[in-house]
Amino acid sequence: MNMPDEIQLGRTPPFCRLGPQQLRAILDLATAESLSVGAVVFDEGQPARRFHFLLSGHIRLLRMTADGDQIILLHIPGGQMFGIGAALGQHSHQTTAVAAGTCVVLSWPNALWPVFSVQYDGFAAETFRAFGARTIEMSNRIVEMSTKLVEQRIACALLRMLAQSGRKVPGGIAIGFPITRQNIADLTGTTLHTVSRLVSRWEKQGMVESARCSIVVKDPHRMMLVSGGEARIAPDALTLRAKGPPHGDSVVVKAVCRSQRNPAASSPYSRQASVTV
Amino acid sequence: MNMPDEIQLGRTPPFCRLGPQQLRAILDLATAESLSVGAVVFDEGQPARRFHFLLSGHIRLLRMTADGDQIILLHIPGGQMFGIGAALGQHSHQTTAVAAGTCVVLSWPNALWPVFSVQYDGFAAETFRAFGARTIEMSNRIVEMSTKLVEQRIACALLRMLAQSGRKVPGGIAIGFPITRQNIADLTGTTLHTVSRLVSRWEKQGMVESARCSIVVKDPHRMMLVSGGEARIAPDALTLRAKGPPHGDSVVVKAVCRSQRNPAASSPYSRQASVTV
DNA sequence: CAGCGTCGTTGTGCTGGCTCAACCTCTGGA
DNA sequence: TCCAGAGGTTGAGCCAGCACAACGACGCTG
Repeated sequence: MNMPDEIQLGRTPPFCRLGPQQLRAILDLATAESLSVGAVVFDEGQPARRFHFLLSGHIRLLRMTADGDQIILLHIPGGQMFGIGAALGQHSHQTTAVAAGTCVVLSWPNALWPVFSVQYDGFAAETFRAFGARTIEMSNRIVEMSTKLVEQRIACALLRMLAQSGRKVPGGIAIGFPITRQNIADLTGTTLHTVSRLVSRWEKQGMVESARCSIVVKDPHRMMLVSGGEARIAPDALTLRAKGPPHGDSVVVKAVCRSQRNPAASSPYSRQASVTV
Repeated sequence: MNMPDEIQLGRTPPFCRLGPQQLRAILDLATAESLSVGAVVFDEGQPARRFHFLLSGHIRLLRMTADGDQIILLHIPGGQMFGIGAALGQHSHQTTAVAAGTCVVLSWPNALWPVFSVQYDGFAAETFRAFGARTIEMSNRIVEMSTKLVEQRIACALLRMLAQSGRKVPGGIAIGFPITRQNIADLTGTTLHTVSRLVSRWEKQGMVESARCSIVVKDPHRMMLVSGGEARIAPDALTLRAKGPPHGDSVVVKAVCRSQRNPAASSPYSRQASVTV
């Protein structure tokens, strides 16, 4: 691997106010690691002796249950600190960190945290800012899981990943790292099967394009409507495809719009839409 | 209300390393407020101009959805900072803070945050430590909502409140602030009705004692078993009670032990237990 | 190119817990 | 003492999404 250089490091928020010499000093103290998909940076419960910085790629923070279920808590995009027990008075890591794609990770021993905080302008502030944003993301997750249907939660999860790590490709926006149906299930508290069914339906509707370990959202606006429960397409659409008229026909499906988990709160209404199946 | 004094403040983590003069200086800069149940400290979306400290009582941090559902994110016990957008680079509050009981809240303008951080030993560190603990709590919530049944989640929520704010009373441990069934539903992502049914069942089983806005856990150990899904009492117990033999009889009910949401993962087994209904 | 492991699709049946609905019980105010 | 409103209980029916199951497609490796 190429040794990470000052220029790359200096573009990221926690270090962007520093000069070349300061960056060089920070890099000289760092241990750099290049990771491929699935590599583990640290494990839940392990003593937290170092703090980490993701120079490039994506890291998944996850937790495992006794039953072997794994729950993805967050995706960390390149350019952020992670595994910073040092700053939060935690003696062991609370999550497992896994490379979601190819990654370059720097790390330093905990003892350097207070040193960096004092010496380097903006270092602590920017790190805490990112940390605060993650807290907001987690609270959004809790709200979604409490109030939204699986379909809406999956749409929310996709949109969030697009916003954080979207990559423009011809015809839409792709998620910037490999992600399986199972990953999405682990991220939304549902099952592989339900994710697969929904993504397939969305693909038939032309809203996404999916392949092995990849999803391209072709119509983010419509996805946003789905995520808010503003335009749930009734399952009829699928049924029609399976048992109804041959492909290429234009059929009328009912699109039921209602605020979910509490359909009575806002008066539900329906409208007609013409789609080609 | 009595003016909060240095002694009270000096017992709390963010301030416990400070001397009387420093405490006096901090108090002199503070605005103190005494709040009764339901009073709002700040609202979601409001610009965050001050940071807050809960001297006594309990604060609920919650978020509202467009449908009017409210989701309780956290309970803050006395002696902690809250609403600290200042430290996290947030310009507006992300949650609504409501008094869960009678509270005394101190607050200071944001401009004092960096001053306190620099001048007062342990202030920032202890605040971030508490903040880290809240992040862990939220991640636990996400794991629970992803993997556990409603019954287990409610048990987890009760145990968490006992651990944070439990008060010993004759015959058990009470939650240290008023809490309604609806509150518990808002905390676990379920409905008032389901909570009511479960708490009633637990009361009949002698595990809790409940009254209006109050729950006393008489058997925390059993509650812990329920929370982990280690000892779910089959609903038969209830059915037997309703339709079965008269009270006072001893019947055999089946206690099914299984890891929930994935009953096949660990081989389910059952055992016999004798209970009196 | 056969064998295998990972990833994905799709049909079927079942159920936990939600919605709807009705009623009960406190508590405080007039 | 009566009333109103908040909080709590309980029954009935229904359905979103889970478990189960079987199969298909892709990409490694020897």
